[in-house]
Amino acid sequence: MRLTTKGRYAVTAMLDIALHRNRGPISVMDIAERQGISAAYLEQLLAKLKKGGLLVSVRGPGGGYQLDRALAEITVSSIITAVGDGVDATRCHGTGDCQDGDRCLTHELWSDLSGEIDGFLSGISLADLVGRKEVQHVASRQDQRLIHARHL
Amino acid sequence: MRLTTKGRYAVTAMLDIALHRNRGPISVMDIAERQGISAAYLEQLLAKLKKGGLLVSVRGPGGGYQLDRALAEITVSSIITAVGDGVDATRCHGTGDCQDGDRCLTHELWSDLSGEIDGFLSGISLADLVGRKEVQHVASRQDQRLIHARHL
DNA sequence: GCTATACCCGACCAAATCGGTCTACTTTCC
DNA sequence: GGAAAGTAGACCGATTTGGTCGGGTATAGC
Ligand code: FES
Ligand code: FES
Repeated sequence: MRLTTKGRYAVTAMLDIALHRNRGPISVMDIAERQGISAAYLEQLLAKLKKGGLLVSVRGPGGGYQLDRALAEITVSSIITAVGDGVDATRCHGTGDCQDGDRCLTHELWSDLSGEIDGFLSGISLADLVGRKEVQHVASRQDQRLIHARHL
Repeated sequence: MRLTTKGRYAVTAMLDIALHRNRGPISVMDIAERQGISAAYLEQLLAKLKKGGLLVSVRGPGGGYQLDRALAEITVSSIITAVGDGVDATRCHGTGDCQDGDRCLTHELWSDLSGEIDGFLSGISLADLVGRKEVQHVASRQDQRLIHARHL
């Protein structure tokens, strides 16, 4: 299993959109500035999330991205999967044949681990994250800083 | 967090040594053949495991590697850590400052995840793995195949 | 209908990492 | 002394990562 910045950025962006969902569509630039992510790079990730059915986009001025499901229905696991950072720790990708057709010594171990991780991440939805005090705190700090920066 | 073949190979090798621990020191070649891993590559991993205090080596003919602790004291987590595949899913590596000095939106999430994974892997020792029926089964198959191959 | 805003798309890229090889050396047993 | 092992390190090709660039296209608002 590998969890790279791709997955992290994707979750961060989704959470950002979730937190500002009452402001209408959120533009890539807004997210990029608030979260400190390259806008061009972020676009690619959002495209995948859209393809994965987690987001819808609105084009033209005032446009941006919006969630396509209820907060509680979007799990962290689904976000990471949609963006391509698989949650599979086995080498055989579940088929059980990484040692010329046969199961290797440690297959069971990695398979169990994958289940553990996926179970954990499936149990956390955007609704959960939005509700966390720490998250709300960080979010309001980010909002303030953005307003301040734009004032210059 | 990223779990690559480095960590997988390391655990596999340690388990192989554990399974054959009554035969005296195990040579790199033996492990490589049984597990289908490049011997030259495996050497690097065993060197790290030795540096990490999990193995001791015996030089000269008939030499090889042996475990330096009791089976129950060697956890999967410690093996993976020793070989360099960290189990840290955060971007800030625990310091909580990946957004120019401040904590990012998702720090808590990754931190929790890391804990979850580490907890799981810390709870599994070589003793546990050696005791699993599936593991013993695969091991005896590998032993048979090696004897057969060497007979040619 | 212009134009500014924004998403859309695909090519491209530098750096890092991965998995692995190769060579040369040392220690130890027989 | 020679063979069997571990030790050390440079080196390498392929892939992935994280990211840029440039040109699209849709659309709201004047
Ligand atoms: S990881 Fe599945 S068979 Fe080896
Ligand atoms: S991951 Fe720790 S602050 Fe962002």
